[in-house]
Amino acid sequence: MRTLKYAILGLINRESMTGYDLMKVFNMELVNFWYAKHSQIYPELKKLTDEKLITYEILPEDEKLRKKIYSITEKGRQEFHNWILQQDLLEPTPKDIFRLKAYFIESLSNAKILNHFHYQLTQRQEKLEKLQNNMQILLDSKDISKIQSPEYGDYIVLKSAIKREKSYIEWLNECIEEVTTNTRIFVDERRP
Amino acid sequence: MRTLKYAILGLINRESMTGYDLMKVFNMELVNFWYAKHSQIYPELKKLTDEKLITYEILPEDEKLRKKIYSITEKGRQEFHNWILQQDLLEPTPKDIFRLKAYFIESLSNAKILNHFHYQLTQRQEKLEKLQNNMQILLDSKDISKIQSPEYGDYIVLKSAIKREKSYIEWLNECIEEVTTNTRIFVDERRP
DNA sequence: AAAGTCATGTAAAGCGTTACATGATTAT
DNA sequence: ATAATCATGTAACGCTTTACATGACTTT
Repeated sequence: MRTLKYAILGLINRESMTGYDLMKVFNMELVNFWYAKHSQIYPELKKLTDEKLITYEILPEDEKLRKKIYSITEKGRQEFHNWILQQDLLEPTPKDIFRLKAYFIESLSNAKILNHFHYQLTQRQEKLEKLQNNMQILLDSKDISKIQSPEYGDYIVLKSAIKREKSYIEWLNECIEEVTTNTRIFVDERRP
Repeated sequence: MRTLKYAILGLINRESMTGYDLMKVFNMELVNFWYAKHSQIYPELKKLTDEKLITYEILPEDEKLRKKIYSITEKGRQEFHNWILQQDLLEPTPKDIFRLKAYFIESLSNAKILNHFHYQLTQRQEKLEKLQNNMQILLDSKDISKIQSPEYGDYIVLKSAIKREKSYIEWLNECIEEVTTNTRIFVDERRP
């Protein structure tokens, strides 16, 4: 599939940048739907250069801090465009260890279950707050009214990440409520 | 992380089964949060047998159809239990090619954007219907009222998969509406 | 008879993470 | 001076997919 290839082409198409810049974008803005470590980015940049999809110039010249600024080529732009135009079938659903553990919930006591769900809930709520904070910053600093602008892309994917967390939190709360109720009934039943 | 290891241990802990059975569970019930191809399952079963976490007996004996029925060992049960008790930090968010393409939305015309979103929406709606159908079957055929039962695990993860699809669909609909509105305004603006 | 499912495996390649490795620049 | 950040790369390992491979049983 080579998705990393197209992710890099797309970012360099937006704006010429270094491998280090790419790394920051992957691990900040894009982290909610795509990411890569620098150890994957640098070899991919080399590969894309070999394939003549991108080129680079070293700046500042002669000096010691060798910084490679990558730009997209016409060939690269075309391949990126073909990729984004192509309509894909649904991907397999993402793997989720917490859900896997939830599937095996019968192996735990109600107290342990509640522990697990509360721990996950706290983490998810913290994440949601961060995302909502990012959204506030985006709305305050950028104009997202034009659909044909990079800012609109930033906006809609951030919106989807927020929805995703809210949905997860809703599920966790419902599970906690059900298990709590069951626990209470169970306790009541033991009373004569 | 060896999550496949624990997924297999968990399933064999529920009930002794063959590699083929595991494959079917992974690609049917568990497919919404964990899965594996048979080419990954068989080597893992071999590894788990070497580690003495599972054992197998061949049935029917002497006959040609060699069928290995795997059972969990006490050691396997312990390792599984340790795994499920352990509280994990949030995993990195799952990768999503459609969201990645959405991030690069500026590269497409409004008509193409709507095309993409509608195509995705149709697929997600079909998937949601399948999940809701599965839920109906589950509720009709099993008693999910006992938390300490495998059926309850089936139920809560199916519920989360349904929520996930609904949330995705909601997002797609909002995007479609925004882009449609924008398109209309754009068209209106071009009228004198 | 043919097609589909049951049943089990291996090999090669691709993707991704962790660890190893180096050195310059900037902020405290 | 020291720590943090900028900047670039490689090596080893682990996980996952695709393709190769075989054969029995069951349904049409």
